[in-house]
Amino acid sequence: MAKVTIADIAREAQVSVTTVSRFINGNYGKMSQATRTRIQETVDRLEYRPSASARRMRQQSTHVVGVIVADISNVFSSLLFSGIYAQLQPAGYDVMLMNANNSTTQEHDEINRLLSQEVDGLIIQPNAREFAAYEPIVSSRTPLVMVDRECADQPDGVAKVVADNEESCHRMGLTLADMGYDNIVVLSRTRSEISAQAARVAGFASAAEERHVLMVPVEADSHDQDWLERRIRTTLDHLSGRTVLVSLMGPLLFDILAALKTLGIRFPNDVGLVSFDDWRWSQYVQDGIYLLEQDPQALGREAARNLLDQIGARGEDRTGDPYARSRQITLPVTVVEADSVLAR
Amino acid sequence: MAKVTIADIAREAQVSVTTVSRFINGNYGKMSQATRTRIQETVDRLEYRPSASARRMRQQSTHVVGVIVADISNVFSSLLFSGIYAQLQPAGYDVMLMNANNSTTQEHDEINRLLSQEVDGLIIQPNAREFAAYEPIVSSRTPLVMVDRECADQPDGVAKVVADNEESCHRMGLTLADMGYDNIVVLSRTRSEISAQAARVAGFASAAEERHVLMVPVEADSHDQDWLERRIRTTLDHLSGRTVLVSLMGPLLFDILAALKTLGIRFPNDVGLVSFDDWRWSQYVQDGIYLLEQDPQALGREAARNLLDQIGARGEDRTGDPYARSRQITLPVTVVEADSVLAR
DNA sequence: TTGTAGGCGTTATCAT
DNA sequence: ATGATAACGCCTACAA
Repeated sequence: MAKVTIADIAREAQVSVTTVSRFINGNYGKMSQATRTRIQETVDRLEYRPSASARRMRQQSTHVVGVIVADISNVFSSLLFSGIYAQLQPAGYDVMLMNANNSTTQEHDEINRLLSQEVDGLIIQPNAREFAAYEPIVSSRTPLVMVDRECADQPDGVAKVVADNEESCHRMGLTLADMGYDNIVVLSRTRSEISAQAARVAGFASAAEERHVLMVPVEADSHDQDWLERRIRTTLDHLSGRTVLVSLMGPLLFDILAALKTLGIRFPNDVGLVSFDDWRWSQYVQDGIYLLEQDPQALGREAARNLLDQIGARGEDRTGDPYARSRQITLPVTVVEADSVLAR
Repeated sequence: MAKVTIADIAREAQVSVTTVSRFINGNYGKMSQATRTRIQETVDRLEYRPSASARRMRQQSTHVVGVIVADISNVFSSLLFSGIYAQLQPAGYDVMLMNANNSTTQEHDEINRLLSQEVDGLIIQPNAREFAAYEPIVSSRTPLVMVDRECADQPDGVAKVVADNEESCHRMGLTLADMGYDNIVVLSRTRSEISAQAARVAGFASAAEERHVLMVPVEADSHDQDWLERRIRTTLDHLSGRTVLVSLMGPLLFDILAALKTLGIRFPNDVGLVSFDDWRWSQYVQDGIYLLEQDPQALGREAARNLLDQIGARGEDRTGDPYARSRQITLPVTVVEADSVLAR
């Protein structure tokens, strides 16, 4: 039993392929009720399913969107995808998901694969610092949305959906200084070239500057747990006054908690603790952890809407340059208070 | 600048499309070094990228695999995908990911979409209780692997990769009884028709039977937090002796923790607490939580390997019935001890 | 209301 | 070592 084609249906139902094609596409306008039911019956009987591959040949659109996330095993990325999918699926778009795994070379390969698939659009949580890595996408005129992270040299015409990282961290820095913390130790883990963490560090830096407190950046990169413990221990030993630790990404908080446990350092008494988080587990750690919270699903939804606008799937004129409909959006970061920091 | 095709390259490089095609497919065997470099140069210059859609027309294989997870915003599903992707990507397969969102009707729709895409294979974390929902896949001879959950009436010929749910829960039940717990309250949250939780309940039930202790199943379904609190309060009020609460899925543990907090019930003193978990956050809640731990990534990897074997992508003879190469695999559940339960 | 035929970009077969 | 050409399954003018 070879694949059932439109021709098989036509033959069995005693009509032409054109009529069947019309039927498949819901073009019932010019078609007698008799033939319509006859075709329906045949389609059901032979379990006919139109070939998406063949369709794509004839149409300009594949109705497939490509998504590249930085690290799918990070909850942030999976919630991001969840938001994207919730928008695209109802709109009739299938999604190819790729995991760059924090690697720019893998990301590069995946962009090529997706362009080869002739996807109708691309949503990327970028890894590369230079926008050059994404030029091939633009030069193929494929609708594109960058989400969560930003290249410094990204052209204005390219869509972008990010959280309000710098501003929120600036405010948080002021708050911590006002609570009487003398030192703000900012821990990040940047395995890829770019990340939202850079903007966050900048926010804390300017706040520290403004309030004349000390900001100490610590890049954990891919160092191991031992390294982190030693680093925290040493840093705290050399600082005088009250210190607060800030984790710039959810997963890193795990490692910091483990380190504090091993070192026998308690919060909020020995040290304050604040973290970015994309989930709700940290509220159960002691009396909860003071959080900077993003909404990854909202980021995903906005990114997908943005993309659909470019594709022109929402009824607007789909002529002209898709990039003309690109938008740059910033979503808020909210603060969740908890007792892991202490005002003096 | 319309899409650049193989014909454009042929014209520019002064060769036939056949030669270009050979080049694209790395068929350099019969080709002068001169033409080879000439084509290479032209391809680079015009930024030619072969059309995956057109390829599929000519070949039987799309090199695309479909994956349907139950709920992508659940960490389990995203780690599952991560394991699947890590196997599939290096093997040259692109992945379409769909989120059934715990809905059988949505799952049904997604199966159709994926079959329309003519995917080379399908990995499903099933929602439907009856295998009938997946018959269309089998009848189209599409390689298939069911993962994490199982339909009771699944044919032997269909591949399956699951965790050792019943047996591990049976052993856990015995352990808890031996620790002196008189009542085992088993909380589940089954929003879809099927889930791995059923097997877990069965395991606890047989253990309770064997040790003559009481097993009380509580299905939280989609009830809200208030309901859960009342239910826990009432249940505990009516039980005499020592009681342990068991959460059959990671996310439910959140809600249980919140309920206990509100009710002012402490563990391990007032009640014991045990949970299934797919992540590592719970170790930071008090002194950690006694866990039954699966390895979702391993489940994903095994499922993907299983699928690749069926597709015949790993060099075996790819003739005959793909289903003949289906395997049914059970992976272990490990126990992580912690002080959220107390031996009498 | 229904049918015919050409073409979408590739690859496979069969020449040269 | 290289070419010409016929499919693959569908859609869409253009006819009838």
